[in-house]
Amino acid sequence: MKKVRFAPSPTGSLHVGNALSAVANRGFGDWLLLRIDDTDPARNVPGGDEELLRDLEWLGVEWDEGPVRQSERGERHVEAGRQLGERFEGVTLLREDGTPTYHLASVVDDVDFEITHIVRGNDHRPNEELHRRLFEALGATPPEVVHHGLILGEDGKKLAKRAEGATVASLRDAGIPPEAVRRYLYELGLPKHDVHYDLPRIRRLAIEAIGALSDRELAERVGAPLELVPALRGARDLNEAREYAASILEEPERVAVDSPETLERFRELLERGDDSADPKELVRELKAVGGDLRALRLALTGRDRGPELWAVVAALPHGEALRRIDAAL
RNA sequence: GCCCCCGUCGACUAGCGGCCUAGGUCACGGCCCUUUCAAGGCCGUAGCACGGGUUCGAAUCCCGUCGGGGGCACCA
Repeated sequence: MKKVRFAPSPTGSLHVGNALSAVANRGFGDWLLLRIDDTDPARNVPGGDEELLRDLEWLGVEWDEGPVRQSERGERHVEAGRQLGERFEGVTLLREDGTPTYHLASVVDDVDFEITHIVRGNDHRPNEELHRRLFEALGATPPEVVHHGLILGEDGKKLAKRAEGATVASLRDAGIPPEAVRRYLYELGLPKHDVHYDLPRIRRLAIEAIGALSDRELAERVGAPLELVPALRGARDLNEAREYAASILEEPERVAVDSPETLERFRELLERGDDSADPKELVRELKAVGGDLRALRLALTGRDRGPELWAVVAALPHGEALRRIDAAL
């Protein structure tokens, strides 16, 4: 059985690079320990671990044990550190104040939790040798180590946390469905070399993820009634879908409309309620008589852009549509 | 400076000696659809870092060069 661990520092919302590690570990291991590496108080941000957990849950990454906080295992680390000698090969294992450093805490925990495989970013590669010797000094068999490439920004440097879409939270806030993020990270797999962050790719996957949602799921995520779904299709992310929903649900602001004939014609067709009640057919008829469809959209939604007009008409109850027409006239 | 990784279209990759005048996806460009922004459909531009080997044959194997990244902390 492959026992792996994902061990982020609680520095707030998960960086996509860390998320890559999380997904990679989940995909690689049979058993996953979630460990919070909080040995450096200076790095920890308040509430950082809760944010972390929330991000992992949102991504759908599940763990089998934990979260284990390293700060709670300090005594065990110190004990192991004494055993190894505080100047182990010239590397500091215990700080002057007696607290353990990352190297010590990480290896001791990996030993105690019987981790068999370590999957982590390239930035840890230089630690591999030291850690291997620490494992051996502790009388344990060093785990197999797999390093994966880092996610780079446009500048070719490690993606800054401030960069657009660099944190899981920012993607969630941008209305990207979790499936899209997970899929992107899954596609990257265990990159051998560093890779450029591809936000357009995530946006693409978001479109596909939304397309794959059933009507009911889409309505639920957007928080809109089921009848609105036809008008929601074509949105590129959940935020856009919410905006589409709002354009139909919200009372339009009072707008000046130039083409009363088109609105009146629309009202007639709607009231007649025969074949032309089919929204597509209705729009086609208005188009055939050279109607001002732009004015109609404006009257119905208060906006000059949005879902295709027939979808707006379909999503709007007739009574409400008539009311908005009257208000605009 | 030293150590470690890596190098196929703009991006992510397929390729693991002949099936490659290099395939896919995204991005980009064009057309269609849409009296809107999108979504969708069709078409297109574009790449094996360079130089030596090995071989009948190299994107694929070897060496060198160049390029990129990471590290050289009482940070993780």
